[in-house]
Amino acid sequence: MRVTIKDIAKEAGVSVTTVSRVLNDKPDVNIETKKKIKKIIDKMGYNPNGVARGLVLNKTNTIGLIVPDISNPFFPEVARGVEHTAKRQGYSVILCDTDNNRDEERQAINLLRNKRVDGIVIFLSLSDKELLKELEQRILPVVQIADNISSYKISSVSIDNIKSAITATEHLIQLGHKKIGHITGDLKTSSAKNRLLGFKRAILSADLRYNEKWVLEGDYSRESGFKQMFKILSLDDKPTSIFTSNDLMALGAYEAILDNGLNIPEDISVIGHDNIDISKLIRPGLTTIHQPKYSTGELAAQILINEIKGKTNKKEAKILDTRLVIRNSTRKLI
Amino acid sequence: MRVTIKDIAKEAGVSVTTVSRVLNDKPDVNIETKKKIKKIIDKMGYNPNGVARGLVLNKTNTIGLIVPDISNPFFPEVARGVEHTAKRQGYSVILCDTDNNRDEERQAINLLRNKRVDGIVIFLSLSDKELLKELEQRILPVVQIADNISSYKISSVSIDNIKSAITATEHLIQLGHKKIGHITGDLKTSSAKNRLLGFKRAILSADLRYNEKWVLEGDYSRESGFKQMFKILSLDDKPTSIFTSNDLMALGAYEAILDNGLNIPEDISVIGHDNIDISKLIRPGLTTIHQPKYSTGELAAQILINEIKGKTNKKEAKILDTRLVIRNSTRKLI
DNA sequence: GTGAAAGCGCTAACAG
DNA sequence: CTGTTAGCGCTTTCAC
Repeated sequence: MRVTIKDIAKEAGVSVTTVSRVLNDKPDVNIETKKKIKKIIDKMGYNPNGVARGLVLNKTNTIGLIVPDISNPFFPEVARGVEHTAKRQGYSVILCDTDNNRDEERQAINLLRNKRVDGIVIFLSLSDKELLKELEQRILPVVQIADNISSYKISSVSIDNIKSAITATEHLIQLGHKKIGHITGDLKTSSAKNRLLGFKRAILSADLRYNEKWVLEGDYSRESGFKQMFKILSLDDKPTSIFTSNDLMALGAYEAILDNGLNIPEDISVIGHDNIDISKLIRPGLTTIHQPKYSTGELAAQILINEIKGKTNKKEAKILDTRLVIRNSTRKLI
Repeated sequence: MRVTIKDIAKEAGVSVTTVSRVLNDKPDVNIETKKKIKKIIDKMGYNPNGVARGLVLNKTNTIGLIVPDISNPFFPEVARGVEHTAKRQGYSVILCDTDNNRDEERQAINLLRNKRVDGIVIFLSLSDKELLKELEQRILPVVQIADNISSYKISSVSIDNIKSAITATEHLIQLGHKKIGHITGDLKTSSAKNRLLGFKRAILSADLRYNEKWVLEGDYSRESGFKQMFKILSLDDKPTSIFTSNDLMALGAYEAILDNGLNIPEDISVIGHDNIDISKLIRPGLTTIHQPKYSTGELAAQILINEIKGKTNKKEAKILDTRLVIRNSTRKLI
């Protein structure tokens, strides 16, 4: 049998109340008894039962983190930010990987409710309006990491995808490119939609031609980047540069370009989005938009914990800054 | 106030026992009352309190996962394997990132004990014999993911690093290389030690010269790979091929080689270890040793859960197979 | 300063 | 088939 607070109390010849007091650093306990109890706790290797404590306190000091796929290079950094921040404030995190599956998301939420987590940080694979509605009604604090603000009743941390796409596209324009292509992400996601929107805007406001043949839909996978780039390169009238909606697709585009005997950036400039680790490791280094991942997790956790602690009632909708990272995959058109 | 089993019981006009019975699919409850209770549960949106259940059952259906750094490309896959397997068997996983810090490892274990997890999957950053000893003595089931078997009292899943290093080195030898270098990992880790051992063995049993100038210690970071490769390239008598103890250092070596105006694999063949995602994405694709990551996590979780469920008493020490993945960074010496 | 007692929400004998 | 009752290990009034 594991040693409980009762055993400590008996051994020390005091009541459990007193032991509980020293456990929680409460006042009103004689310094001597305190010392004695502490010694006994050490001696007996007592480890308080967090479950029992959770039951009476009605809080578990645990938060849930729901991500679509922890092995997608975007999420480990986010998770790390969440975990570090949580730990620093005394919270543990239960990780739920939903495999990009809507049902799994629902199950994860249910499970987490079951476990009585104090709050949830969630990244929805697709925006599931219904789920969001349900989440709004729960008493449970929730922070959404999202590509856009999908609800005013739930706090969120996100980036401005329209703006970042404009930045990326304008970089190409400033380099003198007039024929610019774009491979979008999965257009069911709002990030892809917004990046496309930003791309369009930048093209149009620079009075450039928006050529639909140069704009193809991918799905954020490397393979789709390869496939769509290949298509674009088969055109008689090719663009001189391409903006892919994420870095993974840029890698696919690299392949296609190289396979066509073309060079980066000599023949074609490529710019990605996200700045995943690989981007700086490949050759040529990929010019891209840096998206803060660690700080996203950090901030999401912080907002969540603030809500848990009741420090705030109002919902926050933080938009984190992105920035252009210029490497060697883009260059002046000559 | 949240709805409890009592509320359901009252509403249904039965005792909490009966409700508990239908909750847990126990027999001995009239089909009609069962239906009725289920309906009420739905209607009232009742969600059983896992904490209370955990207290009485003395099990939380939660396991802990301790990793040195979730953002290190090796671990997300492992974590995914653990999470998937755990979920499938009704367990949640609490993620602890120890930041490669020994103290944090101890704290994590303590925290997890506090939370009364049913077991722990742990990857120790360095082999901490003392900690392992302590772990052995606990009642808590533990599975270690390790580069070698560090304890016969704790189950483990690992790979045979000596063998995999031999495979890597022999690949180079078979390609006709006689001058082979090696950049080791942090030699405080047993994986690095064993890979070095394997390297030596392969070199020696092929009657090749083991040149100490070609064998430098790195620390598994890309930077160290760069630095040490640079040193090796400054030698008058350079090797024609290099085995780096992990892929990240191979990437650093790539840099150094390119910076020296040399080509891969024309001037120098490079082989890594681990087969992280990046390896197939860079150019030239990196020849490497594939280390099963997802299945490592999967297996570790499975062994742990078996121990938790008391299906087995004896400790398992599984060694997973590695395999050579040939890409374009190695070629026949001509 | 300290302790007795109630109760957090649930399960599991045991009795009927 | 169903209910009564006694905890699981802890915190927290309230009294002394």
